[in-house]
Amino acid sequence: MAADPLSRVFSALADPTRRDMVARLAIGDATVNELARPYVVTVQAVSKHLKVLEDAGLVSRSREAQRRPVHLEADVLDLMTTWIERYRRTAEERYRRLDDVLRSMPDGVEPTPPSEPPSTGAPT
Amino acid sequence: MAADPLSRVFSALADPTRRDMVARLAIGDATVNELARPYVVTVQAVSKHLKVLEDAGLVSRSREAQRRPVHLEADVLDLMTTWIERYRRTAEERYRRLDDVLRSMPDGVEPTPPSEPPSTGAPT
DNA sequence: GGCTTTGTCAACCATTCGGTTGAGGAAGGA
DNA sequence: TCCTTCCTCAACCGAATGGTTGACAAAGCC
Repeated sequence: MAADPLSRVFSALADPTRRDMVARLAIGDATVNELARPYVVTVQAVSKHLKVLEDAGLVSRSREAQRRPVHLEADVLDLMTTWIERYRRTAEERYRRLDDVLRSMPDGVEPTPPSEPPSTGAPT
Repeated sequence: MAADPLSRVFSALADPTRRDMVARLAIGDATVNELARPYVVTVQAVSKHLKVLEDAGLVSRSREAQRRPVHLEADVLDLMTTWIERYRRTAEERYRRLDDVLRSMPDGVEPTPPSEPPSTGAPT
């Protein structure tokens, strides 16, 4: 299993079956059998998927007689959105800055040389 | 490789090395060698990682003499945020609705039975 | 007590994944 | 022309993944 939480969440949601389950659980809690019903796979396979989701912190399971209701822990999704937004914003800022540079340039000057190593004094 | 685009993006970012590369590329374009430098792994391994990112649509590569500058395509990240936000919102609405139900309840009535199959007329 | 339902655990299997080494193509510089 | 640089492709390897079957624990029902 992946060491860091972020990798666990990303790879948990990299499987379409598991994303389906999250979608289903967003509507309400469900038992393993209920979650397994729409799929051709065995209940054991679904149980494994749930373990992956649980290890990622996306899901919690309580105890209720023989049943094990599964509950979605939607907060963990924020981990991902935070990561994503951070780098999307950085990239967007870069575009904006490049745009400014291009606009303020006289004419034939070479624009920001691509492929500069980070050590050379990159865009700050 | 995964069939659907969403799975490709999620699993591309499930690897910490690839997330590092995305973070690096958010600052600016880079060549394969530049991307490989901070890591202990071989250039070939980095090349493989880039192929994964490229297949996910997260990255594009142009040609410039022998060099292949890598460019981040940040738009694809929206695919994920859209998916995530959708189900986080659904889950939040459910909590809000359950909250309303509980608040408007006389007293000893049984609250929304957990583990109801979706066919039974779920919360819409 | 015995049977049924619900779910997990263990073992196995095929495939994928992340890494390696080695070979080689494509382009510029001597 | 030959050499060097940059990068990818192919083959291989060990570990992880997603699936199966089979056994079994735990709780309720007859």
